[in-house]
Amino acid sequence: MTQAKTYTIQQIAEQTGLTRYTLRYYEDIGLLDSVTRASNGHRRYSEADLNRILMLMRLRKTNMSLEDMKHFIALYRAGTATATERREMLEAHRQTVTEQIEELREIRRFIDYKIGLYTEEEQIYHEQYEVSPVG
Amino acid sequence: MTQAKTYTIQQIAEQTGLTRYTLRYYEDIGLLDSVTRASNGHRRYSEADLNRILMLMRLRKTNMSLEDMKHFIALYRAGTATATERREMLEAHRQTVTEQIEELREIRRFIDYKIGLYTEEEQIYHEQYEVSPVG
DNA sequence: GCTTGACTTCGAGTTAACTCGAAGTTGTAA
DNA sequence: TTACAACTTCGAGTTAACTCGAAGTCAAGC
Repeated sequence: MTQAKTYTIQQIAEQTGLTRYTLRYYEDIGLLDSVTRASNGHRRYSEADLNRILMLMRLRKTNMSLEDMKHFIALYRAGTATATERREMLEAHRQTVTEQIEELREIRRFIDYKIGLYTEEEQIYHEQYEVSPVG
Repeated sequence: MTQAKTYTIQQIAEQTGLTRYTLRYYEDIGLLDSVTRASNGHRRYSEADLNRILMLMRLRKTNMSLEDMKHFIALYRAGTATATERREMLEAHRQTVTEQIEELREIRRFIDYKIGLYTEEEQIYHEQYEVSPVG
């Protein structure tokens, strides 16, 4: 049996961009299953741990709260969860991501409109009369 | 001179979804120019105020901090800011929005990959061997 | 055998962004 | 003229998500 590759907390911090404080914090609040330890008590992260952390970061970027991430993972991993249920969760989350993308696209359209005001011929007109320069 | 339409704090709260606490807070920290008052001291928001608030909400949705929103607005409105400078700010922000959209699209691609594992023929294979169910 | 550096735990501190409530004022309605 | 609703200010409280440091352990190098 060959040894699987493991990482120190420092290495995980470097690879993920999270601080070691945050990594321990995530473990404390139950977002990570407890990481295995070396004989001296130091954490040794497995490839699976790393993947989990990367997944957490993805969920975080979609504005999911740590609390919701906990629920998500708990449900996702629950022994009772069938493949179908897990798939449904993924599809539900896909939907919220899609909605966020659409929201950002709308905002971008608004920005484009604003930029348009500066590029049109009647630029001076707009600058002079636009009610709210920042609106 | 006809009276321009104004709104009470309650009406603004209803139209924007922000609470009146938040509206006062935004004003306190200088995100809104001080709103004009009725003779009894109550706030009367103008159409321009409403537009500003809607803009603030858009910036907020693009993950801009309140502090950065303050800078953005200050620069944007500065007497020294030329049309060109304001346009450049908008273009810079457009770019960060685009980056966020791209980030979310990548995450969605990852979710699709995960969903794919459940829909492919070899579903059982993946379920059995995938190292990190949540990774 | 001592220093150094990377870790450990645990509790406390910080920051951003609200969120709230007490005490007071004002305008309308009964 | 009194009740009520909708406001006002101001200071304090809350929540989420970290962020930190003190005190201790341990292995490796000098």
